[in-house]
Amino acid sequence: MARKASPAEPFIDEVDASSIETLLGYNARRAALAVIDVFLLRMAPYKLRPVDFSVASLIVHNPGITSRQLCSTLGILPPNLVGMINALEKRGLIGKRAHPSDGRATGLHATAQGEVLLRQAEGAARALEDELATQLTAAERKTLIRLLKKVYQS
Amino acid sequence: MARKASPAEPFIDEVDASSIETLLGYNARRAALAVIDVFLLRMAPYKLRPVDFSVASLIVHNPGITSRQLCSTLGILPPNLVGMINALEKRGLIGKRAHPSDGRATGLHATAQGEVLLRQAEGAARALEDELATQLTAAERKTLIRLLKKVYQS
DNA sequence: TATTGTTATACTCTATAACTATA
DNA sequence: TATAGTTATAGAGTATAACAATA
Repeated sequence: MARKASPAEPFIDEVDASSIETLLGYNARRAALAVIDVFLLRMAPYKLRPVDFSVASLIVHNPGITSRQLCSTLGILPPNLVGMINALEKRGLIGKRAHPSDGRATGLHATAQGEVLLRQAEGAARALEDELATQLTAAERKTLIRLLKKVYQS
Repeated sequence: MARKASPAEPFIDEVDASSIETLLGYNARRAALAVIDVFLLRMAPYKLRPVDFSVASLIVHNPGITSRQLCSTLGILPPNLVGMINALEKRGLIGKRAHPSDGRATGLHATAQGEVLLRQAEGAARALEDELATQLTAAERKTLIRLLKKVYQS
């Protein structure tokens, strides 16, 4: 049963979280973690973490993209990308080619196998987005993404 | 100058990130990181990380709250909270008292000093939220938080 | 038998410094 | 002199197992 807290008996039945639930950062982080939790489950069959999915997807849709471009697009630091790229290459999902005009850079390309896997993974990602429609209408989801973009694209 | 990519010369001028920018998880994570980056700066004078602010704020507004209640409210694991609580206690911001009805638990309370600091920190947090109004109208911010809540409260 | 709080520890993620090869 | 990619490494964040005290 619910009981009011009193100074004489400081005992919290129901936590009042209103002081942090009004903060945008708190809510954005909780929502991101909730969605990413489900994303992790759906991508497990393809052995892709969210960041692997992002990297591989950008390579598929931008053949010849460089590591530097991946880093600046995704907000990843170069040293932390090296291992991911090498792992994707070792799995036969992507390949490296000499950059046509910059000898320092490497162009990244998806293999046929990589394109097949990514097509499946992107299908699973779209299905996940549709699943969220049980909590969010299509219009609400669109609005949410638009507002989130306004926050971090400044 | 912009140049179209071609199979003969695979060279990406502008990265097409549409395949990931349509995903809710990606946008929520980027937005959360952007807001938290500013939050970190604004809270630096009070030596409070976002999680410290959340913990301290919950203690101020819920005198007598237990560690277990903090963990379940914030989604923190008990072993990872111990250090934060001890650090806040060592700084003289909070204190531990025996729980009135459960000998296993400890009631957490803000000290007078802790209440003063939190009042200042919460003021800075509100100011930060107002700052976001340059990118988001008050109505948009309200909508955004409402939709984010729908995503993670399920 | 279950729960609160704790310690120790491992694993992942993120960040910094320094190096090479090329521009 | 600056940039792309890399290595090594440090630090922060998050996770699991196991324990003592109490319910």
